[in-house]
Amino acid sequence: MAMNDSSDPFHDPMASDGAPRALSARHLERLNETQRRAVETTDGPVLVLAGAGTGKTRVLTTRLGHILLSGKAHPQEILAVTFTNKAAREMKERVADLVGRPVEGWWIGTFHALAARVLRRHADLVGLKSNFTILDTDDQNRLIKELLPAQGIDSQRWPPKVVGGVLQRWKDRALGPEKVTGAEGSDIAEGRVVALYRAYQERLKQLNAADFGDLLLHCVTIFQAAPDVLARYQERFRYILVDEYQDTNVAQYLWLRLLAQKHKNICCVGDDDQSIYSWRGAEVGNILRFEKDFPGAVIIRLERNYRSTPHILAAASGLIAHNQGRLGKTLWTDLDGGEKVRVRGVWDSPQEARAIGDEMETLHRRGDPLSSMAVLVRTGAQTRELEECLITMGIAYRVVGGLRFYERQEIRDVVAYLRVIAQPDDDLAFMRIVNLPKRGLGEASLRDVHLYARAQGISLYRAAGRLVETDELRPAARRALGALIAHFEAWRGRSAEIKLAELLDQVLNGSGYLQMWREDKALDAPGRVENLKELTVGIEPFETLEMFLEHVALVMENETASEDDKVTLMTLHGAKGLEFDTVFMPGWEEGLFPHQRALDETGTRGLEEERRLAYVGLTRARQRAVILFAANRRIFGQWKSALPSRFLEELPGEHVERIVETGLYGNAGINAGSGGPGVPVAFPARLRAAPRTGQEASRRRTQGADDDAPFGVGVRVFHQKFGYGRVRAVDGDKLEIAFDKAGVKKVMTSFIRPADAL
DNA sequence: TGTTAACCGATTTTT
DNA sequence: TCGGTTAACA
Repeated sequence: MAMNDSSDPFHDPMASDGAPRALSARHLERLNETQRRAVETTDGPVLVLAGAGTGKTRVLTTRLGHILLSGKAHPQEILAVTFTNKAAREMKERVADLVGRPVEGWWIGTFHALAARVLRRHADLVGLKSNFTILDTDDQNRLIKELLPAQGIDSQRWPPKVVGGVLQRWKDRALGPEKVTGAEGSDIAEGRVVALYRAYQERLKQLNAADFGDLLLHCVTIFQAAPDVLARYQERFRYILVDEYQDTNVAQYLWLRLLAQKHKNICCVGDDDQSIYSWRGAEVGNILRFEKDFPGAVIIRLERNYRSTPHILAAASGLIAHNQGRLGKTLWTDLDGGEKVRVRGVWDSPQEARAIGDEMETLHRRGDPLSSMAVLVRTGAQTRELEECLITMGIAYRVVGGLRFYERQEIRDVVAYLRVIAQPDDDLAFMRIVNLPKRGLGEASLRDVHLYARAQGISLYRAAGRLVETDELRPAARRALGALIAHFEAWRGRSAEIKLAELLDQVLNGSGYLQMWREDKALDAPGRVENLKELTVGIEPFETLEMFLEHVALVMENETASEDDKVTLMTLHGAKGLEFDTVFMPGWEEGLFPHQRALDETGTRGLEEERRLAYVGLTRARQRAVILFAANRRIFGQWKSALPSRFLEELPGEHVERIVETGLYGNAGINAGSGGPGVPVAFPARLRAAPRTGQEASRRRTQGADDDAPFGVGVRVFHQKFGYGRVRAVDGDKLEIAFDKAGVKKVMTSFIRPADAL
């Protein structure tokens, strides 16, 4: 994953490889006719419209293998680009498998990783050194926060996050500060953002740093300003493959188009119906315009679906047909049978969670593994109620998404130490840890360092190094800062000789950082110590500090889920590219899905993107899709009533089974479906929920006699999610616990540990 | 300089 | 309702 070719960019290690051999017939036989055409149409521009579940990845990897093994190009002449590290890894593995040799050093990777690789080689052309630091969003916002006052921008009205977002969007569109027109920035912070953008880019240069957007933007700038450099890359990449083309932003599009200009053998795979990231700069227009951009392009539609039952496909197709301006394609399958898509209306959100839990339990008892089921929600907040329900029911689950490993505070802190070792001029990293753990370096001493650095035009680290030689600082501060600098010098001196894990160990212990967390009595401190230990394991495989830092910067992903049998809870966005036997989709209500903000902010465009999101959700299901909506839901602590989602009406009735709880609001707003016991009742203009009492806990499965209750009343216990608490009552394998923070809950014993066992 | 109290805002997320 | 962030305080 880290960049691992230090060789000359145009040296071709595979050139002396043996004679090309044809891709084995076996691989081609496994493709259907259309797929095979997508693989074998190697020359000229090709757009593969790959519907959900139509074997897109297989086509991509087989195509790459085919180009290679038919002798059309050497590995170093093929560029294969993905969006996520996960997709890149998958492609590398499958290609390696196909061609029977490792693919290290090949140009297969994410846009950002590959762009970084190019940029490191020509960094000087945009005023950077090749060892520049890659900043993430958090660094970016800290930097902007520092710069706001100088531009006279009120950080209350224009929070760094918001301003950072604006800058990022500009970069997505390949607009440097010089290209942003006055009109564009005029409505933000009284038109002062453009000046801030300029200052920000200037500061990045000083820091020898690039943010994510810069990786692409700088490349495009280089390609446009240095035709000779561009020409070499154009010459080199005879074949270009792009995954998830509908998600590309303008900068990525330009990057690709420039590179493809010479040979024009570019194959983009994507699905306009699965474009769900416009809010982060993706331009569906890129895929819609492909034929115009690349005259003579061949368009191949992969429509045969190998994933879902006919009812699911028909429901999804019927829904997405309500969108305008599609390239158009119709999924089909030759499987038969299967269940209709089920739509179920319930009174309130706890009942919705309960209905999901009940069905999971039924399926599980019938033999379906929990890992074959997923709940896909529109917003992250929806998982809370589900989690509470699943915990009381004793159904193991995992929430995908949320804070990632490298985003954790303690990991970022330690990485900051490593960054200062690798690049002493990294002021952001230096500031982060200069007084962490507390070394008595307060505002006053640091201001002195800042002033000195600015006066001398040097970095904070160097300024600190010089200042400790003088007596300008308070003796205590001087001593502390001197000790820190001495540590860094020692670590840096050793960093090339010792193993990375050992270096990390020395940093953790020598800095006092690990000790700080060990002594911390906070509830989560032990977990942080644990994470730091994990980091020492994670760092091991890397050869150099630089390679590790590149990995940290570009591979922000969560570790892959464990093998445990658990149901998956995630957002619809997070589910793209995945599949499950059974998919539950709660919260199909107006305002939540489609989300009100999407409607308010981007109107019809927003609505269509929400509809695509629904389409993505439905097409994740192999066997069974269950959609739910609740008449009442607690939003920000307040009970609110809602109408069923308009998407429900758009699902073709003959493929859907509707079950609406009696006495709800009848079938107002939704078609009377087949077989549902719903009774039409006038829908009250305003439904105030009277939250129901006590019914949820009453129905119990009777368990075999398990009398080894280690948790008596009054025992102090710990729960993974709810924290510490005290047992109030015992009921078989369920405990009623008064949690210190989370209140009184009923929880299965299996989720509980004695408090002192930690 | 560190801790608490009030305050605000609250889709979606990768790199 | 909750959590993150800032302002006020000891």
